[in-house]
Amino acid sequence: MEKVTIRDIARLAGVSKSTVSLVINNSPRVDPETRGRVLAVITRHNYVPSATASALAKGRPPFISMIVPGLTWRLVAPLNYGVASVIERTPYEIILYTSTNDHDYAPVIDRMLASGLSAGVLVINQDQTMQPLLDLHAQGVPVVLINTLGSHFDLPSVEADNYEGAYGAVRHLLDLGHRRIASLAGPMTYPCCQDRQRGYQDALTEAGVPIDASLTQQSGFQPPTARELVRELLERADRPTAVFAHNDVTAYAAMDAAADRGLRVPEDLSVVGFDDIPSSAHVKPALTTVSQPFEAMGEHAARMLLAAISSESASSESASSESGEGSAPGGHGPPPARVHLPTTLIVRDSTGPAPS
Amino acid sequence: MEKVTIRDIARLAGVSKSTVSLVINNSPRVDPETRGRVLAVITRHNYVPSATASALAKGRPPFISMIVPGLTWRLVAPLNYGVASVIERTPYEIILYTSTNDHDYAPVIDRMLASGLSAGVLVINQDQTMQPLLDLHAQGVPVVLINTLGSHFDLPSVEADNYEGAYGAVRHLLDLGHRRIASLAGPMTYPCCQDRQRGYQDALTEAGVPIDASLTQQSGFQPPTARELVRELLERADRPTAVFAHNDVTAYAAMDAAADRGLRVPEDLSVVGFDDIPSSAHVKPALTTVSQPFEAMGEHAARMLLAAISSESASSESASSESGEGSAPGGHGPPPARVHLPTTLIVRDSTGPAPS
DNA sequence: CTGAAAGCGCTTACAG
DNA sequence: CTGAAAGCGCTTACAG
Repeated sequence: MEKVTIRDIARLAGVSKSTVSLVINNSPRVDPETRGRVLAVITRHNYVPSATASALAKGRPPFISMIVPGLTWRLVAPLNYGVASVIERTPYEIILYTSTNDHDYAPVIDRMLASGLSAGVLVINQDQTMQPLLDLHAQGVPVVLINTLGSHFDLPSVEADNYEGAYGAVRHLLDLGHRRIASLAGPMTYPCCQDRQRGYQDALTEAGVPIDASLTQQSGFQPPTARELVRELLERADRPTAVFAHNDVTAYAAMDAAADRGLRVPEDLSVVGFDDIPSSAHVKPALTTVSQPFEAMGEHAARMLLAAISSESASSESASSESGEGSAPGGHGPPPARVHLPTTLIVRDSTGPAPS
Repeated sequence: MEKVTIRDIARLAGVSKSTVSLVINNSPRVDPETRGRVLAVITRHNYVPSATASALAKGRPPFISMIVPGLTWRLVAPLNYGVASVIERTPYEIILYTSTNDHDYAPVIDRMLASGLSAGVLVINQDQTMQPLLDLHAQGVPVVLINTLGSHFDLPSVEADNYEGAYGAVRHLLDLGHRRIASLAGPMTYPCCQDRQRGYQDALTEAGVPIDASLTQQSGFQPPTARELVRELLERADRPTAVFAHNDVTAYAAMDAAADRGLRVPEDLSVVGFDDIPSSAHVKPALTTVSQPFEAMGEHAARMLLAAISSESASSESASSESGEGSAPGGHGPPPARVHLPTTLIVRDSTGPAPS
């Protein structure tokens, strides 16, 4: 069971190593007959080129790195599914870098850079400092962000359509007859929250419902805070009949607050969340929420990265021959792509007709 | 910003590449003074050896592979945390192989083997066919299983102490005064379920409670089945006052069944689960359950794998010089290690004193 | 269209 | 203790 190398294949096929290499790399300048013969030998012997050797010779690593901060683990399952489904059809493998420090992944990036193994990197970003990523990009390593916070960065990114998601959620509440709808907002420093809030307001405005600013409360995404805020809201004479929470865990808190006040969900209060984390199907009552398209985001991000990698290597090759165009790192090309993927409203048991 | 190589370091330190290499690999036969000088140059220039080059030269890949079948994604967050925390102190990186086919990861293994990138592999196994893994092992690639089902395989594995976990859960119920305790069992073909069932029975027996076989029902881990079974159980005149479910999702079903019958949890019925998946903290009432030590399992598995890798390379080196001892693949050494890690009972709101 | 040769960046006997 | 040389398995100009 000796390891079969390119030399063996060359000998068995009666050609040179060069030719085998050309066949492997799909060079067009190989005689079809020769190619067929080589291919036959390759498959017969189950030959697979050594990834390390070819990486070394090519000077280009066969890996895509995925950086996963601890905080984002809840999302990584479907995300990774999407990423894996596109990467598995390429010669790349996925290296997983887990960042144990949630706020700063500079150490992880150093390690990654040092190993020189990454053709490109996918990062699930939350609230981290971005500088290390920008540095990475500046060094010519393509980066794409899976942007859970919707922040604006000078890097290509994929994110959910937060505005549309929120709009749809509130539209759903309006359709059920609700007019007094509270917004339990996340940190408004996060662009995703700004977008969700705009969706909330626009849905209301379009339905002719005047905006009552006192109905928007800042939970900071903290469940205890959220619970307290909703409790206060429910004490008012003109209490809301529905709440739109900027994420699922604060939606749970809203339901807890209703229980605290002896109110039933959805009979007395409807609640809708955002994210659709796994628990939301199990909570009682099951939560109506906006599902983020994580799997699709993973797929899309992977495809963008692959494209960036090939254009990167193309541009660096042509850099000398052509007049230095293209979006080379450091260059001031077009702004990086930001793709927004549609969300889905998952209607479960926490929303119902407005009480009369 | 040219890539600095071993040649640069050698020149700058005034030594040969060989010497630099020896320093990098911590060879004892380098003059301390020389070593210091080389190290200084290395750090000053931020030099990090190319992983691919050294892999090629050494003939040993710098990666640990982790195979994650889709089904097991729920566990992978804490598991990976554990794995990452030990791997990050080694020169290895983690390659993530996601198996899209839940029942057969042969294709993934083929790919992994083909790339020749894995020094060892960690697999989270569920209900898959094991043959590909045994083949892998036979080819000399160390494998360790993170054994979620407790199956007996001819491979080293790490698993939760299912027996003790179940015993403790039932003990908790007994301490609360319960005597009629049902077991909502998973598939008894799974060793983990057999162990959980034994834990259940032994706790009962030790407490002097006779075993009533009609109180054990087979849910097959299917929530709808579980719900129906518990519903029937609760209809009986001598209905149980508590149920021990072999996993969390069927525990949720048991709570649903109680609601179906107008029974309150925990006042009328106590429920305890097994696993402690994230939802269990959010369910109403929050579920008392046995927490599997996933993070510790990941750490332990990673350490076992590292040990296997080094003894593997050691034994293949000494194979000619020594008399061929050691647990070489295919050899009939001692049976593979199976480590059981302790679980923790998480007491939340779904269990309470037995009704009088 | 194909082959001989040099090279990718390291490691490892082998001399000294 | 250190260096020169060959080699790991591939790729890529360069000839032909």
